[in-house]
Amino acid sequence: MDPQVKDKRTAIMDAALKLFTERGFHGTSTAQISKEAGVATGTLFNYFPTKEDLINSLYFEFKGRLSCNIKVGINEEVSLKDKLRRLWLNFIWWGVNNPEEYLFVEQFCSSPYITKITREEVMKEYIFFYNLTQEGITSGIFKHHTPELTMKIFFHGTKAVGGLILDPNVSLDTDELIEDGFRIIWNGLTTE
Amino acid sequence: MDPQVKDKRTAIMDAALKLFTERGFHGTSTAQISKEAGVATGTLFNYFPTKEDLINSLYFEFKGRLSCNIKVGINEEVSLKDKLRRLWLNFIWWGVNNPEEYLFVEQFCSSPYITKITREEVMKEYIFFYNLTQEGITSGIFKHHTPELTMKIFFHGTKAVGGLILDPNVSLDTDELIEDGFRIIWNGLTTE
DNA sequence: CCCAAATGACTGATTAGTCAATCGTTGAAA
DNA sequence: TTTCAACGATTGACTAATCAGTCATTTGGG
Repeated sequence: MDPQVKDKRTAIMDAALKLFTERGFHGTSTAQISKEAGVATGTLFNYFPTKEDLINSLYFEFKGRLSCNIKVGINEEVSLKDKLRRLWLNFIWWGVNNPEEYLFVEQFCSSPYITKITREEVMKEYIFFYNLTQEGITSGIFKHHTPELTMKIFFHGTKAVGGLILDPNVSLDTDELIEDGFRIIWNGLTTE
Repeated sequence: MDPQVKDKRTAIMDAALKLFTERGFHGTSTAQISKEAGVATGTLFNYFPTKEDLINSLYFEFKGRLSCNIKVGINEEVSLKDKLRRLWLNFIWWGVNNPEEYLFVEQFCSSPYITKITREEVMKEYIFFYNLTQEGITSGIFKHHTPELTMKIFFHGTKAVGGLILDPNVSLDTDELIEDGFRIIWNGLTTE
């Protein structure tokens, strides 16, 4: 009920997310996390046996949320372009509204920790989008590039736009950036 | 002469580069760097007063090399498209041929260390390209987007292609990837 | 012989993780 | 209603290992 008396496990995860994205995994000590969460050092290890377990728990938590959210409403669209626009919007808005969680997932993916868990767990999330891309290629909407290149360009496009929106040194209209960005990538992938 | 008897300062920087990109700044101890470089722990501190100095020295070294290399041959081209293609090629090939240095610069840019040195030092490097982008916009070659968005999309395009080339799980023709990638981005930024 | 370069044992601080002691809630007995 | 035993949740002082950085000593080329 009272947000102050929230679950300690949640408090630890919130504190860890904040500090990890701020200072990195190695740059954040378990003592700092405990202090930020307002619990004793021992409490952290009741919920997460090791620091690495904490990191992995955070990853699966946020990765799960991200996976759900980027698919919202896609099946309601009929054309491939609308489906991909929905994916584009979902992905960017997720990053903009949850910058710490988004940053954490990115940080985790390019860290040694990823090698310790099944990489397939991560990959199978993208199959959904891989199929979408391939649909565009075989149906002739996309130019005849490999799905890998098409996917990479698309996702790096979302990163480019998301990065601009979150950059405090840049103040441009958010909706316009998102729409312009999509048009650029879509045109690039389709027009000859 | 003999590569074994190379300058100790260089040996330390090489070792640090390797370990930093492998395990991150905090994840690498000065003792590990010294051992990898084949010198005593004290020697490292003869050349670099602190660990942070070592990191900053590495950054300025590689950033300088990168800045020089991506501009090679651009002024010899006449059309904007050829200049940008040259930039595209230079940037991707630098990343592919010097993955550790490239990764290090990226890692450094998105770390707290960057705040401790003049950020302008980094920014002024991009003015060159910013002007190139603006030239394309004012001359009507590029669509009327902000230079910021145009730049971001372009550089994220190079990252997308570079990432695919370096990904050991993907084996696609390098030259084709680079050319296809450029065509996608160029078409996206120019066609209506 | 000399002196800058190199060394590695050393220091105080900090790390991840432990564990015996304490806290606070609960349910049943008086 | 009051009391208290019981037990899981929480605590923080503690440890062994590791950290960045020091410095008296050794080394080796001119």
